[in-house]
Amino acid sequence: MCIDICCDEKCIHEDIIHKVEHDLPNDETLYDLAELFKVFGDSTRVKILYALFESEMCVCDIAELLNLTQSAISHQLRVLKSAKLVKARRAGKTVFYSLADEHVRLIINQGIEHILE
Amino acid sequence: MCIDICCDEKCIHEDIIHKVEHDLPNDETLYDLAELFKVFGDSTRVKILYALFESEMCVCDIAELLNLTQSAISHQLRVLKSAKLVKARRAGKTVFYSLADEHVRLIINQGIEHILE
DNA sequence: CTTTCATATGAATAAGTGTTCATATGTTTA
DNA sequence: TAAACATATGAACACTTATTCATATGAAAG
Repeated sequence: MCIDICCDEKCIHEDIIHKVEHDLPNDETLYDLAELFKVFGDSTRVKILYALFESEMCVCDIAELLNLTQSAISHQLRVLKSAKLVKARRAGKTVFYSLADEHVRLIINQGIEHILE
Repeated sequence: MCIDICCDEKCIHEDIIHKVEHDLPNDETLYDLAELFKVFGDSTRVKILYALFESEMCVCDIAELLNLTQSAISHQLRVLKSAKLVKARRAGKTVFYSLADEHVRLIINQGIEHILE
């Protein structure tokens, strides 16, 4: 019942191979998924998201809070915005950023749960 | 009621600053969290995890399935194992890898949901 | 014990990324 | 209009990372 797809020994069933090939999302989706997680994969960006959990904030507030330059925060907010994790609202000279949706919180909480195991 | 922590204008309330500072996990946790998401932030690793959704697999099966070299897969499995996302089981010459727990599936599914919005 | 096979690993390279600095854009106020 | 301020952006740099190639390790079979 087993097939040999690579090694001498019979490793996994042919129907599993077909099932995986069928269920595997297309390359574009997988690429986008990795790109999304890449955005979460930087502690500065994670800190920014955590800060926005409480309230919307302007760029300089975040910079002050995290002890980083305004430029660094602005660059990272751009990345977060491109990934649709945060959204921006202009009020005069000031730009307020906030979480784009609740997925952000869910994903981060899942991550936290995994770490704390 | 507002304080000025950076700009001319009064941006956010002082109690929010205190709340954020209180709720923000410590630097080590935030670093670990970012490191975890970094692991998900590579399409090869995401593909490997997807394959393991169906069934445990040996290294050469995964390599064949994803059209990548055995070495590349082995290096990436090492990363996944360090992050405790997969576990290994030896059977003779063959090493079978499988998902370490269900968090993996949950995190990836949350990511997919965000993308498909 | 030697060969064979599956996997792991180290070094090298090419590509990607986060921060800083300098500066530009855009908005408000004098 | 000019000055002041918040934010955005481009270039440069140091640092990280994914893959490949060559080779080592570990296990089974002859």
